[in-house]
Amino acid sequence: MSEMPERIARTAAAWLLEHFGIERPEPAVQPTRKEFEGAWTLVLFPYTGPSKKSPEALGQELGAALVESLDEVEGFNVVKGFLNLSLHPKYWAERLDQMVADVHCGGRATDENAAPEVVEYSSPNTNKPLHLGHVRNNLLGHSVAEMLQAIGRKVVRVQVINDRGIHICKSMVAYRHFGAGETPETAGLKGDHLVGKYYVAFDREYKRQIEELKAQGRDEESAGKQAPILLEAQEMLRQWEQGDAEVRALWTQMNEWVYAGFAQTYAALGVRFDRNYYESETYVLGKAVVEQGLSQGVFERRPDGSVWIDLSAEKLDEKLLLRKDGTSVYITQDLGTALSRHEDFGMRSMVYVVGNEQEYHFQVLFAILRRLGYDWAGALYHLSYGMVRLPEGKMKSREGTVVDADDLLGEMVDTARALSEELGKTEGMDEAEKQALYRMLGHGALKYFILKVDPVKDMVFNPKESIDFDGHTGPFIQYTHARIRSLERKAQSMNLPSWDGVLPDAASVVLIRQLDQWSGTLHSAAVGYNPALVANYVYELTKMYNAWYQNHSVLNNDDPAVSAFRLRLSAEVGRTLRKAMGLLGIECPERM
RNA sequence: GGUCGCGUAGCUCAGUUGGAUAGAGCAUCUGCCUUCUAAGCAGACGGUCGAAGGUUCGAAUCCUUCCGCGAUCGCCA
Repeated sequence: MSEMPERIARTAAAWLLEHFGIERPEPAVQPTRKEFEGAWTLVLFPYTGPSKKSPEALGQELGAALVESLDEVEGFNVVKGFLNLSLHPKYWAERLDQMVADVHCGGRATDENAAPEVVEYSSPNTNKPLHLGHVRNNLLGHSVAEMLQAIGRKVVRVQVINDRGIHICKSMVAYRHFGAGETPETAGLKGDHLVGKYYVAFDREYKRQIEELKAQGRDEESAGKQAPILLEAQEMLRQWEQGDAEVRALWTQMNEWVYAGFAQTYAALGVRFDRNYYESETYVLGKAVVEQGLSQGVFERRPDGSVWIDLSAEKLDEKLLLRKDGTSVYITQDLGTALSRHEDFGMRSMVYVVGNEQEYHFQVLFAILRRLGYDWAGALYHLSYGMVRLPEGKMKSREGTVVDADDLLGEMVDTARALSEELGKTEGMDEAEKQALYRMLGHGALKYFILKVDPVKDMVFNPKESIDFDGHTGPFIQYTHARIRSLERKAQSMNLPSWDGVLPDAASVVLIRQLDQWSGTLHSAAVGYNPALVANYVYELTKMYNAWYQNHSVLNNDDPAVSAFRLRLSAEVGRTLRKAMGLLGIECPERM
């Protein structure tokens, strides 16, 4: 990473102290805005009072002092209260050298011996296929894991599969009634879609029965509770818990189908997990925690036998941990899961990628772990993200407005294919290369569209027009990458000389400066769990490169050394695009 | 009602720890392919940064109040 801003700040601080006795605030050095000349800008306002100088006068003196004492600083200008410093082209040439030589491209090698960072994401239910909300979750989780890895962290990716409970029993009951032995093969459906079909079938039948009961004079509420198919599902859950062989066999079968379906969707999304946790196995884990909490006096057993914790000191109210019948609740399972993970991995921290509707839950979870005295509880983080909504509003499965993940990915590829063919971009490609390209572009467009938005914000997704392939999009960046790769291929047969001694012109310095920001951006994005920073950085870099490319011929120059230099700069931009997009889970094509 | 989050151009979004004239893309309109890929580039149009106060040399950014939207406040997960 560049240490120039720190050196400027230190030198300026020393000068301010020596000449005016000013100790604070520390000089703020920031990248110069592009409409002004210079690379780094020092803000003078805080010192005009104590120094009794005008901003202009102070800027002139400090600028001259910095030129004097820092070899890299070539010149300066003062605009209002801002001191803009320009650096020697030679400095930028050296920065480019350093970046090209950095095999980790702004990151660090993974420390395999370090305590890992656990990233939990996806965490689906097994009663229906993945939808657009899951897509945002998976993309965020995957990208966060990739970024952490890129800055040298060891990462463990996990998911909790919610494979038990009333929801899956609903699908099972409906399958028993209406399935007639159908399988994914006979139905020609992905397993998760087949199971989801019966979840919908359950709901349809359930509603029908409610209407029937109401016609017989029942009120809405009692009809809802007494519908035979619901009672059947509840009974099936009891049988499941008792280990009924037939129910367990059906459960196993249907879950297998779902996992096979999920595997396909995960593969399409390019996400993976090092370890799966199944709720059917972890839901008992919390019991030991309850005992521990009781013996520590952190939890309290009430006369009816239920166990509670009082978090009113944290303004989180009282929270139930064990029902009076001794069964555990969600938060208890999560406590148990967290503890067992700490035993499994000895992680330094853990990030849960879960929607913002569960913010309260995680506040409670973390508070309880702190109360129990786990020092690592402070290193747990809920990456809370906003909802993906449609132009009409929230997606509702009951109204059929849910955007299915598989359908969406498929449509993206279709759109990419149509557009590529229309533009005649695929001439000379064989079929396999075409398919790979359509996939890269379609998925890239979707992934970029989702990841460029700050995770905390809700986002609007319009299936008909949201995904563009022009402008601030994944394909725009992929296209620029392909152009650079094309230059590199062409240059191979040109036998270019060394770039040594060629100094970057002002326009090239702009590009090098942007490259110089990459390492810092990557680091902030990773520790801030925010892929949007990477997405927006890479867009800026791409725009700058395209502007440069437009009036800087890379390979057609009188001086072949200039060509060599520009090619090298282009290649480094290309490599950075590839790296950054990779962290977003997006591949860049060699040609398009 | 309590708590948390969000509110920036017609639409979708950026806006680093408070700094310069609030930026992109889409859409609309103008130009640019006989030199490396036009999924590109250059330009025009478009804003009382939800509102009002406050802090500050300086506020889209921090504080307060209000308005709007969302989430949450289950022995669901």
